[in-house]
Amino acid sequence: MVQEERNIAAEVLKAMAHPIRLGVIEVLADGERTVTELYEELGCSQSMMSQQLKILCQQKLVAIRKEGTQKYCSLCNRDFLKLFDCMHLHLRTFLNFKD
Amino acid sequence: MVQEERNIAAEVLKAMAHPIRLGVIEVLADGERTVTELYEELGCSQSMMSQQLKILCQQKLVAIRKEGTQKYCSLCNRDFLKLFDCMHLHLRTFLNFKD
DNA sequence: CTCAGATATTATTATATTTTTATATTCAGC
DNA sequence: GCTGAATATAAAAATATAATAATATCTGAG
Repeated sequence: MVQEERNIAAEVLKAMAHPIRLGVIEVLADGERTVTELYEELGCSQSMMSQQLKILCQQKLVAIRKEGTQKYCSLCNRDFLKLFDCMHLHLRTFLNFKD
Repeated sequence: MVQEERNIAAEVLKAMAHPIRLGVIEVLADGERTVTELYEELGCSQSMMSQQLKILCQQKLVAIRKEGTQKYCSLCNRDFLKLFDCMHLHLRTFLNFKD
């Protein structure tokens, strides 16, 4: 990776590096969700969710399609779901997390 | 993942989400390096590198062993190297990055 | 003990992120 | 055109991160 790629990659990672945004990715792994469903499922405010979704969309981690008055969110790139496996391992092997 | 795990996972990701810290991980993928080697190879100041390494160590991404007056850095968890593959794909498929 | 090389810490300033609250926009249905 | 549900934006305050410069610590060699 060259310098410029690392800058962008850092931006993408930063977009994931937040509890709510990680939660969004995890929930969307299961399938499309409405904005309302997301903030209810993750227990945060509507405004909060809207702002976090914007960040995820900017990095093309989440895509949104409109349908009437609602918006449906889904993952752009399921490849990053591998990250949850690495993370699971990391939490248990390197940080002392029990099940 | 439960709430608390997401908080920790976000911390770990945040530790990776920085150009220099990503650079460190990438360089260390190739093998152990001295702190001096790292900051020369990545073109940043000694102080900068020391601070970034601290962050990587706190999240158990990098391990350090002492040998005389030098410190040798290496990766704790090579599993996260998969991330670079995902990222490579993401940069090219979703953000318009050419080779 | 002192020196020099290697690394760490501290302080500071600038900038960015997080979170909340309030307000605005959009759109389907009436 | 008005209403209400769904979503977005703006503003603000608190907190965190980034980057640099200056100084400190540690350790092996002599």
